[in-house]
Amino acid sequence: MHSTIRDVARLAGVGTGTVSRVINDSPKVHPGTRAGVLEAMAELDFHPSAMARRLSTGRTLSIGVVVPFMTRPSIIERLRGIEGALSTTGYDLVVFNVETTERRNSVVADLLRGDRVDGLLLVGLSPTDTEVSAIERSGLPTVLIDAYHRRLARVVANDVQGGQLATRHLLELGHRRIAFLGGLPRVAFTYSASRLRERGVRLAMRSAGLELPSKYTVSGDHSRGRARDLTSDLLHAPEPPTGIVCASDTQALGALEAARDSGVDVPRQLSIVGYDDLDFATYLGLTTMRQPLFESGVQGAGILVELIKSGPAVVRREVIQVELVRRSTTGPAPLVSPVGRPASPSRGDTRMRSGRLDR
Amino acid sequence: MHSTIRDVARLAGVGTGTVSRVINDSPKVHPGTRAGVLEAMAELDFHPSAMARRLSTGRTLSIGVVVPFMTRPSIIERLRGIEGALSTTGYDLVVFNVETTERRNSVVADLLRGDRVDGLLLVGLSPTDTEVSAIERSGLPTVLIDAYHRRLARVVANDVQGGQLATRHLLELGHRRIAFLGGLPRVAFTYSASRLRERGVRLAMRSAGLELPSKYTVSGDHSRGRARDLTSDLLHAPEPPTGIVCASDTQALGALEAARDSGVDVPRQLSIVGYDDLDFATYLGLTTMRQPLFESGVQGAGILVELIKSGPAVVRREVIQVELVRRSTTGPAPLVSPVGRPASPSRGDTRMRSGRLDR
DNA sequence: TTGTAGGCGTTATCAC
DNA sequence: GTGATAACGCCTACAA
Repeated sequence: MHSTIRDVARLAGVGTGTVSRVINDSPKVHPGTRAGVLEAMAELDFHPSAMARRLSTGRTLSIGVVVPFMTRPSIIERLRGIEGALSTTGYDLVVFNVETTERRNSVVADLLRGDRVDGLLLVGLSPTDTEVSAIERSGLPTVLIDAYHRRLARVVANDVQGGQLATRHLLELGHRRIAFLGGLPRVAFTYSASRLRERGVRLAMRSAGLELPSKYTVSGDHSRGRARDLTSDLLHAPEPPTGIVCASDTQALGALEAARDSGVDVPRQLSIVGYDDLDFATYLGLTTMRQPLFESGVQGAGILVELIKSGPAVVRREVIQVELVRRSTTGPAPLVSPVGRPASPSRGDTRMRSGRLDR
Repeated sequence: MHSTIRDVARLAGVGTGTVSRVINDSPKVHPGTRAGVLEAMAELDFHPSAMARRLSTGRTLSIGVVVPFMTRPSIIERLRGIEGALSTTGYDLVVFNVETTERRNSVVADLLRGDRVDGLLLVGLSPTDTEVSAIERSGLPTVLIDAYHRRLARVVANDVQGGQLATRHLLELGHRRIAFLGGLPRVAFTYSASRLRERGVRLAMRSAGLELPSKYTVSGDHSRGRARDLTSDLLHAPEPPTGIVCASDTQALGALEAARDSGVDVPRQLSIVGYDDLDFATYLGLTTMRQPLFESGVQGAGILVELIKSGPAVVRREVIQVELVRRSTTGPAPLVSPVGRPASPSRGDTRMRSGRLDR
């Protein structure tokens, strides 16, 4: 059915070794014989068996990428970058979507066995020390994307800076009561970006001589619904914030909903900054932080291929810079509290009662 | 380093054949020896080599999925479904993102060689007759998801029904002048859903004793900008439609923009129905058609695994039903023409409450 | 430069 | 039931 290297050898009147050399274009083969072999290969429509090659070389020619929650568009964008970078290298991209802890563990353990993939890309998953030890022990080249561990090669965005830039933007608009709507607190093997962004917010506040009080620091999962509820709570508490920095666009979406539901005008009464600059951010006019997601995938894949090729080297660390995208959900700080009843006609009440600014 | 089946055999004092039988839990092996072998395997932390097994069995234990434009959220959702279904089967999921014609061709041709994957999943890619012939010749089990060819197993959404439901909804609201804003006309290996949806619209109109005139049938690429322009043209022509069925939510977004720019109130002067029920549809209050994207991936993968296991059978065809999600971009038909003058001077107003879009 | 033979780790086909 | 042994298709010394 399928022609093998032996068929080619016979037809070309050479040994199998020579055919193999031609396939892997070894320098040491006579141009004449090479031509003959190539002709025979064409004649037989020969294509080397990937499996056989994999077994005999010990290389799988594929790399595994483990992602949590393929629902998250930012992850997808990175995946695209990875795919793009890999497509030119001959490596197959094997995708594992892990949405539970058990599956994450079993998948990684399985992959570390080393027989299925030549390298590992962990996206948005920060491994624990123990897990990193297992990775190191296995010797499987591994690169973290959008995740952190000091002993592993990685490409991360400058999340602290992101938090800072977002906050500084609000500060420049005159906001003083700024809240941070973050993702879930750190768990093993999970997203840590939110924490860093929060730190950025805190730093920016501090260098403006302000604080980020704990009552303005709320967090929940990355869902829109949860974000809406949290924002709602914020807005209905005494002294509600006038600006919110969100850890993701999805959460910003929830925040926007909450504002709308509470009759709070954006951006006149409340400014909202998202994070990620997802597709829908443009539609919504969402001010947000953009990071080159696609690019991070490309770089991660590049580093991994390099690592596979040249063996362990110094731990490479690539930092991706982020930028603020100004749109229309942020504006000058209001003089009054953003808490509102649905479009009350008694508009004369725009005084300072709860509207006084901090300091 | 890695222990092999032979090491296990030696330690357990049996032959390699027996070990192999234990691995594949063949019925014909004495409970006693089996226990011994298992113990030896545990002792040596033995794990069978996937590569060797693949070479020997001729099965790659992985399936390839080819998707165009991994950017499109609907594709991603399907991919998730595929991954989920496959994760329980032991098949690896190898992803190929094709964004150009050449790459698409080379990837598919490569995969058809049959040595890299046991089955093929084509998402959103309708192959031509010639390509289907190549697929059949290769004997590689193949399933289409969200794509069509009569000779291949497939899972498709009921697009005709979708167009009908959307249109019937508008008809029930009293609309008579209904337009269809479709995607690009059919090209090889490309999305054909738009055409079917259009047919649904036409059918619904007809059974209401109406027509879908060609001046109400416009199409462009799936971009928002193009949709905006097309809608704008529609609205400024004589006898503009009072309802528009769009082939995608993205296009509905463009339509909404056009309406706003022309000072046409939605839904009072113009009703708009989207398609897909993407994430942002909820936020915008977009009435739209929803189809179980995730489920389509699950089913497609299921059919493929079945196909691989039991060999070619009757061409299976799974039709996924769609449903209308009523929100606030559709309402009773107006009594007057929806043409208006360009929006009022309050151009700086950037509130989100009315679902305004950014430009 | 080229051919030959052994090996990669399993599975499958035999006899026993 | 079980143990040799030959594939599976390629790569890679080693020898020529």
